[in-house]
Amino acid sequence: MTGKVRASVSIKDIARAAGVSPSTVSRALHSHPGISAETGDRIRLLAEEMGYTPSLPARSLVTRDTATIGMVITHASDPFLARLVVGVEECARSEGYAVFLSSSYRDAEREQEVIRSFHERRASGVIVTGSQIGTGYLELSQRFPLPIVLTNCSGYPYSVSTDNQAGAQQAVEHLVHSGHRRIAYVSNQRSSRTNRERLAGYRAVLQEHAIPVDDDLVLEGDGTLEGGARAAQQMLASSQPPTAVFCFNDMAAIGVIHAFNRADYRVPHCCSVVGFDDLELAGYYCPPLTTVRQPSYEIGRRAMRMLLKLIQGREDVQTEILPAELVVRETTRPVPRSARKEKGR
Amino acid sequence: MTGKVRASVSIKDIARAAGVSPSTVSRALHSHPGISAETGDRIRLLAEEMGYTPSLPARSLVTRDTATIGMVITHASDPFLARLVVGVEECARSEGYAVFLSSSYRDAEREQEVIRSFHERRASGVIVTGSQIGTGYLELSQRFPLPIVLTNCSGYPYSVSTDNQAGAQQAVEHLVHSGHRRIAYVSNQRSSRTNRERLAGYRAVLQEHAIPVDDDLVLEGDGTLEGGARAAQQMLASSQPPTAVFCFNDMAAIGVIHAFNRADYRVPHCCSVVGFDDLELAGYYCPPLTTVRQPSYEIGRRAMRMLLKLIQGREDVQTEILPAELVVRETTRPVPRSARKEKGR
DNA sequence: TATAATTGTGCAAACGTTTGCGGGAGCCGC
DNA sequence: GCGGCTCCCGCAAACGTTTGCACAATTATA
Repeated sequence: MTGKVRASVSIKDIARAAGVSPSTVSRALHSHPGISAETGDRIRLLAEEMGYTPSLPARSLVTRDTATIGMVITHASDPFLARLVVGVEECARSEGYAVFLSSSYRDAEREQEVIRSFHERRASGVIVTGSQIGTGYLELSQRFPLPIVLTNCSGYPYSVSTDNQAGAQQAVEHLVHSGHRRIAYVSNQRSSRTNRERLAGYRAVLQEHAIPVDDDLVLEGDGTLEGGARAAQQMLASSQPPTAVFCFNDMAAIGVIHAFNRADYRVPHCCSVVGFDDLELAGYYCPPLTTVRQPSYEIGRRAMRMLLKLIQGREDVQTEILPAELVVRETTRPVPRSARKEKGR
Repeated sequence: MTGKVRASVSIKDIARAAGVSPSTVSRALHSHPGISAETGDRIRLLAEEMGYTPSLPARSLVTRDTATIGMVITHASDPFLARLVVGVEECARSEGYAVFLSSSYRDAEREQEVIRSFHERRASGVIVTGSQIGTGYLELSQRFPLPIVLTNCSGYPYSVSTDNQAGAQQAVEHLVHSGHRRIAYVSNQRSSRTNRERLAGYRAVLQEHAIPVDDDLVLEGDGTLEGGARAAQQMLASSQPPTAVFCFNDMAAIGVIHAFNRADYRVPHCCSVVGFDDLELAGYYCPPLTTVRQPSYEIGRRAMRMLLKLIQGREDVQTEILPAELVVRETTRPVPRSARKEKGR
């Protein structure tokens, strides 16, 4: 059982105190024309004194607008969200919207529950990151009759993503150009579209360079530190560990580096590692992480702009795909000539 | 200018379709007694078919309860929030509340704005982490007539915190027991109460062991990677760098370790470092970070329970202070006997 | 001075719900 | 056949706003 809110002063209370009608108070507070300056000032002063705060639920009932956008995130401290959320908040703010976050914990049911919760509160629209439902929203659109834009789900018509495949290709190109041929990939959950795209990039580069793709070299991960570490254990247990590994994201990369270090399989001396995202942390890890940078602030900003268009009923929107950029730091390096001979092919 | 929400099906639409009155629909949807099973089923089916989602704003207007709690966080990807938010969400959920997050960016004005935003939406209560206002809420209580509980602000009557001073003492004790005598502290923003408490703990231990506290050894930081790195630069530039440093939190600690490493001032060989928080990342850093663990899940859970009490109008609540726990990993080690001789005292 | 335009304010409906109260229909027992 | 009871359901008020319209008072125009 939930509890009641403390009594708040209403527009009627002010009206009574000022000896005017509620409508006059409403108009005064909005500085409508047609209210004398004197009454207006008196009412506004009174409202201030009485500690009046308008009730948005009541207001939204008649205006049919909550000026609220909901954002579903994976969890509160997902480091990938840092710049992305700033992007959406800044954009939303400048248009008079407030944004509220709620976490899905990468669970499809929770995600739907959160969306429903936003809809019940009549949010103007929602942005979802790390969706487990993805293109499934196309069928759910009458269940959730509110504008939804996704990030990193290029199959959904209202989405903005980074070019995952191209980003992955840059990463793997970098590795093969450094002489690596046994290159592993540690994945995200299989179902993830983003994962499929990055995996495709990985495979494309290998094929292009006539390097056989060895299925034992694609490890199951989940985008977490722990998942990365687990994948690293598997690699270490193999008879012929890779000399380089490309990871779904930076967290996984840190997980594998950590596990490699523990096993004295040094990065980058024994093995190169590259991540994805370019978290702020990446530059502070040891060694500083080579990774591919997502323009996450820009993703957030554009997602919000797209959502605004949808809210306004405009349909001239289309999926946006933003470029990724490889940033080379210190977890990658050329394989030594000697090693290249024995390990090559 | 914000935009209107798409038309939703209302209880009246269902009533019309079912040939009954709105009140009957309402009662049917809530499975009130006094509605025949047949009509009830018919209405519920119809509601499902028509894609009805109740309007919480409208509902809350009459029930005077939004079943919503607001949580203000510093920013979306603050790693300290990981377990804390889970704690409040799980507790809230079990009591039928939804929780929404909004970021303050450690700015007092933004923080007030967020609180006001929650109050306008008639949230039942709010929890704020990393408050810049702190005990200032005591004076703001009539401006924000809704229950507020703070975390890590032990001066505020409705708060749950970790025992910062005791935690800091454990950390510094550990360092002096390892033979260190030149121990630095890298702080958070000065104003922060949490910072003052940890600093007090630091000073207390030094005094207890008759180690003079050198003001040059308390460095200004801000709890970020970058701030930690800056503080490290300062220490390195000094004529006599410390042999150990205690940091306000893990992020700062990682920042100093990173900067130390860059300068080939190895951790822990040349210098021990201990953080605060025990982020998940701490165990994955290299070397794995010695730190003091905050019971952050428990903080979240208790904060939410406290808030629930306040919402119910109970006043039998009081500040809670939870114990911290030192976890020793690999960024600290005894100072070598030789060094102890030349550096000691 | 009568009329028209202007200015300031109030009335009432509406938004989508919930809920106390009253009332009609059916049934029972006498 | 009548009173009483139970079972379903509708009426209407209320929550806190906004807003179209009417209206009274004041001022400008003829």
